[in-house]
Amino acid sequence: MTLTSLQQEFVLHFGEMGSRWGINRTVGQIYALLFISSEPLNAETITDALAISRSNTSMGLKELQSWNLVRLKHVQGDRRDYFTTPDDLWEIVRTLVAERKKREIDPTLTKLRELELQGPAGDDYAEARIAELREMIEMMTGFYAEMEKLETE
Amino acid sequence: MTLTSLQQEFVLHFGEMGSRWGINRTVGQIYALLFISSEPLNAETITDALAISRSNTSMGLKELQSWNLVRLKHVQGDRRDYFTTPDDLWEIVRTLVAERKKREIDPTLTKLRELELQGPAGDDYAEARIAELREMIEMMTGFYAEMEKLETE
DNA sequence: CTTACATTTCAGAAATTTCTGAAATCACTG
DNA sequence: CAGTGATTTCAGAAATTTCTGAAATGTAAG
Repeated sequence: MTLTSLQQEFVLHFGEMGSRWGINRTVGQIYALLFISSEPLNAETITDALAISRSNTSMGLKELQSWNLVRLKHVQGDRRDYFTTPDDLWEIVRTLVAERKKREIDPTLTKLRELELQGPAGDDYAEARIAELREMIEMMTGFYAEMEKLETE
Repeated sequence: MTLTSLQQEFVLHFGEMGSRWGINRTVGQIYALLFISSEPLNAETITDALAISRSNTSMGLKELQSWNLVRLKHVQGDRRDYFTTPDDLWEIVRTLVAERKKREIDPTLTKLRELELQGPAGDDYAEARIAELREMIEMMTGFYAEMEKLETE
């Protein structure tokens, strides 16, 4: 598969942005390619469209699956796996927010609670700051949970 | 300066989370240290509390300043620079959101508009998807701008 | 069971990022 | 304006991450 220059530019941009988004270049490119492709693509096609190794494609797709950002499809009479992104942009945004929360916020919340449980450490300022931060995060994740609940209804 | 074990753990956690947040370990640690310190700290103090090189501290502080996450203070009769984080957590959150938007969203919005201006590329699906993505981002940044306006009032 | 793909794993190579120490620059003081 | 201390810069070293090719594993068909 050869990319049109529009696809090319779009894909390269997402590759470059990848590092700012906490994913690597290849993962960004694969996602971008799936996003602008009308049909599901298989690993072989992705590999040669992006000129990367087959194994790199495999790892990239696994990473995207762990983010719940791609869907697996099957084509009648073809045993290869095909991948797409959801059509609905809102769904994509919701997934992104949920995954980033899970990776960037939740571990810290857990750690803060853990630190508080360890009991007074004789550093009032640090303790107060940690409690305050924990409360802020709880408030925000609580708000997020409300939104999520409303959406499912 | 020697850290209490509470400070130690907090600082190390932020160092580890750093990579998920798009900053490096040292920057995460410096920020965490400033966050839980009741008084402003100078570069020398940070350097030996974290056991890193003086130049690394300097670069880390510069990075934090570029994120607007630290404030520079001066102590009467001491010509060294002292650093703190704002007391107000809401202010910190606002800064984080604003900076991430600037680094993660704005460049992509610019790129998408640029691609659309290049005119029809004979790939209707990709064009439609790009327009749709641009609209979604505009909608979200518009909403963000409204919030920001309300806050200043 | 065997053959023919398809996919994953993984050790090392390549690329990139982070960190350091030394030198340069800056800026205040006497 | 010389001297001292603070800070920044920067080239290379160290660490980490990403990527590849080869081998291993999985899986459907005959």
